[in-house]
Order: sequence, then structure tokens, then C-alpha cells
Amino acid sequence: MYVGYVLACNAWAPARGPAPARAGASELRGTPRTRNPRRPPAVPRLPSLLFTWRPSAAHPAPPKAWGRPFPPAPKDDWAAAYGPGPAAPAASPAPLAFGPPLDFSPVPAPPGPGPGHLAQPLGGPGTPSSPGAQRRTPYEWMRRSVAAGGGSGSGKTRTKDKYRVVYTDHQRLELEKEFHYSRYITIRRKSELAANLGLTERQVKIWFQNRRAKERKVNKKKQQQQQPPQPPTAHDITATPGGPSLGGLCPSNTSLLATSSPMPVKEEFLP
DNA sequence: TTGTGTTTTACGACCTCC
DNA sequence: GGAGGTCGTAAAACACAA
Repeated sequence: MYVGYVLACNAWAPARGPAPARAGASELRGTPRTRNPRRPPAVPRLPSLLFTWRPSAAHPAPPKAWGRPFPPAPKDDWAAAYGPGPAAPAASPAPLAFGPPLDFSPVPAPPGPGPGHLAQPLGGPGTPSSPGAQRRTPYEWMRRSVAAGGGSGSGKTRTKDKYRVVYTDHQRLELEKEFHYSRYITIRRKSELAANLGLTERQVKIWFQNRRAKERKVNKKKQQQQQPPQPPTAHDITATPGGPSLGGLCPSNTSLLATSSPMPVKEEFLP
């Protein structure tokens, strides 16, 4: 389900070609830049609102003038994406200190020593909720790495003692939330996120880069599946003038959330 | 248990922009 | 020159069939 929603939001994400308005590096650094074809153009968002608005009861929708191509998922979408989750406590034991209210997530901040730690699987104690749920729970994608990493995000490199760390569920969840909100993270937001997740800004940046790459890969795969096998032509989809209208392929969230989505959705993403 | 395919971090090369 | 973008890739972590 999550994949489906991401794809639904991804109406602009061709592998190459003009990208629709979104937060680009220019905006991230506060300077306009337009000529790099691989760089997203600046999106006219109000900086003062950029870090304060999140979908909420008070502000259910972003101002259209922002031109934000990724409408925030309603809470229900996140609930579907990450599963029903345990009943959220009235007051999260470890509320995220950073940023605006990410209140569209049904998954409460994990109890425990702090960001980056999961005291228990998100499914709660005794997690498997159904036969075969041992691995295919609604939290499957998050559960995998609970035991690994330790949340330190110590930034190990190939030259150090460990090649890479595995981010905790909480770290990934928050990163996914941010990515869900915007494919391009601002400098300020990156700093906040890094500080609160126990990651370095570099790790956050690279995570977003990898996440965008993943999304492009998924979209490319999806496009290939939707098209009958034909020999490649000059009108390769990634070179289509004006960019492929993925929005046309994915006219709405509902169409993607529908079971008829051409993109196979893993069981674990289904509610 | 093992082999294999996929996903996830992390990096380098190269690009554009200021 | 430094920042961050994409692209390609390495290798660990993971999923799953045999």
C-alpha cells in the first residue's frame, strides 16, 4: 500500500526530463536555480510555512499557490501504509521534538531511550496477528531491522569497521514521513531530522537520494509493465518532451490505492 | 541450511549552480 | 570551491525457495 501511495504521489518523477515544481536545491539553499535539467526547479513555498505546516485538523490542505506536487497523505493513508498499529497513547512517551506535527502517522513514537530505538516491534508484544504474520505483518517492512543498527546511525563507511548500518524502524519511518511530505528535504529540515534521529546530515541526504532513486526505479519498472513489450524507440519514455505524464498514468491517489493498480503491491503494504 | 535474488546504506564520478 | 543533484555500483542485510 505504501508503494502504491508513493507512486500515486509521484506524478512528476520521470527518470529524466523536466521535473514539475518541487523543492529544489535552490530553494533549499535559498537561491534560485533553474538551468540544471537534472535539478528540480524551485517551488514557490513560503519559507516561514515550510517548516511549520503539516496536514492537520487546523490545516488540512496546503495552499494551492505553493504548487506542491505531493499532497500530504491523509491520516488514513498512513494508517494503511504502516498498518493499524497499536493504539496510540494519549501522550507519546517519546514525542519527536523536531519539526511540525507529523500527526498523520498512526505509529506512535517508540518508547525507549530515545530516537532511533524501538523497544519492541511495532506490532506490539506477541506481534504476529495472523497465521503467516510472522513475516508478513502490516509492519513487515519496518520490522526487519529492529534488532540491527541500534539506532546510532554511526555513519560507518567502507573504510571503517562496518560497511553499513541498518537504520531502525523509527528512523526509517520518520525519513519516510519526510519523504512522503516532500521528495526534497530542506537544509533546515535535514538538520532537524538528523539531530532527532541520531543520524548525520549526510546520512539523511544520502537516504533521500537513495529514496528518490528507488522511486524512479519503481516508476520505471511500472512504466515498463504498463507498456507492451516493444523495441525501444526514439520516443523512449524518459526522453519524452515535457516528460512523461505520470500524472496521467496515476491520475489520483484513489486510482492507485485501488486494487487494480498495475503495480503489484506487497501484501505487507496492504491494510 | 544454503543458494539466490532483492533491498538497503554508502560511496565515487560527474553535473550544475552560486 | 562547495553544495547538492543523478547515476552506477559495492556490499551488508534481508527474504525466500529448494
